[in-house]
Amino acid sequence: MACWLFKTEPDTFSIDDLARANTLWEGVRNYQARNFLRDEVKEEDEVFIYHSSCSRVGIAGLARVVRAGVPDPFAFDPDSPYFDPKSDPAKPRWYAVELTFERRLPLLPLAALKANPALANMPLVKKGNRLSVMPVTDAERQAILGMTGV
DNA sequence: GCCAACGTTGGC
DNA sequence: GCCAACGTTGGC
Repeated sequence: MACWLFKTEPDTFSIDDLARANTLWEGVRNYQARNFLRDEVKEEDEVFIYHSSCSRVGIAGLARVVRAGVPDPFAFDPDSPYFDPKSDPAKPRWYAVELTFERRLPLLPLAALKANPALANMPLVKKGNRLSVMPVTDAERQAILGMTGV
């Protein structure tokens, strides 16, 4: 079972929103992230939810994948801001996964994540990185959970 | 709101 | 295939 980190802007969609209902993690429009969603993120995988572009940036909770490799329906909807006319339903360009809420974590601020040497290789803590779906190694997962005191 | 870093687009 | 211009991301 693998582990991932997904970024989200909490003003748009937060861990609290996820706690209310499962969600299809749609709208990812970056090829590196797409490749993970299409090929590597599997059912039962664990996902750290990270809040970006807000007053308290950091890891806010845990989710679990309940459905993997779903063609992103928003890409086919002309009324969606995520519409992509170049995504063909017969050969979808963009993919999503469905998540269910697992639990909140005491917010782990980005500054603390950056200060932990065990996490130094994560794209998350690298300057200028914009990857919104990234793998988390077992060691990184343990380090993150260790920081929560859990 | 600012700005640096990055990915994508499009002209050539 | 190059690269400048542009739009977006995301921390601060």
